[in-house]
Amino acid sequence: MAEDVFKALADPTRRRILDELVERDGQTLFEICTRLVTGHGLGLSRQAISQHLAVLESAGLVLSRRQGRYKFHDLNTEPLERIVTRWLRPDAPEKTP
Amino acid sequence: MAEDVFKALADPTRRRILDELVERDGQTLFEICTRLVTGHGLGLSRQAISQHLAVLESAGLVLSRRQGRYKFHDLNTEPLERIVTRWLRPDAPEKTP
DNA sequence: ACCATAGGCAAGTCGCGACTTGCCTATCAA
DNA sequence: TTGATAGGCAAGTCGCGACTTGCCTATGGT
Repeated sequence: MAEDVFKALADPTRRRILDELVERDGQTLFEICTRLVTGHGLGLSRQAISQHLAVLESAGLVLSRRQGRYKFHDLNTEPLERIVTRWLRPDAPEKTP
Repeated sequence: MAEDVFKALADPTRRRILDELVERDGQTLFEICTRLVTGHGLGLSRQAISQHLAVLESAGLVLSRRQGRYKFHDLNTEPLERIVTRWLRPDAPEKTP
C-alpha cells in the first residue's frame, strides 16, 4: 500500500537507512548499525534499527535475502516511483524536453 | 526542509487534502471540509482540517492567498519532485527511452 | 562440545502528533 | 449596527509509534 510507504518514509532514521542502502546494497543489520553510529553519530540500539528495517521491508522499500546466519538487505526503489506521481499534474512543465 | 515534507505526507488526511487540491486549485477551508466529508466520508472538525492545512503550508506543499475574508489554497508540487530523487539511482532503468 | 556471532520476540516506557472543545477576531450583507 | 459567515488561537485528551530492556534461537568457527 501507499500508506505503508509514506509511513515508512516519515521517520528520519529510516530515511538514513535508505541512504546507506542506496550507497551500498546487501548490508547486514550489524553493518547498518555501525555505519549509522559512526557515520551519522546516531546512538540507537540494534533492536531499534531492526524494527526500522521491518517497517521498510513491509513497505516494500527494502528486500531481504537470508543466507546462513546473515540477512542481507537491498533497496527497492520501485514503490517510490509510484507514490509521488499521484499529485504531479499531467500538464506539468517538462524539465528535460 | 525535506523533513517537513515527509512528515506532512505521512498523514492520510493530508494526502486526501492534496488529492482535493490537485483536482481543483483555490479552494477555501470550508470547501475542503465539505468535500472531504461528503466525498470521502471523513468525520473531521473544521479545526482539524485547518491544522492539517497549516502543516501542509509550512512544508511548502500548499500555498495560500488571502482575499477579503476568504483564504484560498493552492497546491505546490515543487517540493515533491526533489525528495524522491534522493534514492533513485542514476543508472536506474529508463521507462521511456 | 563450546562459545561467539547474527538476529528475533515480547513487554514496557514515553513523547509527539491528531483531534476536540471553547472562545475570539475579521469581513461582508441586510 | 447587527447578525451571519470565514477563519484563528489555545489548552486539553488520547492513542500510536519510536525506543529500550531482557531473554531466546540459530548458525559458524575452533
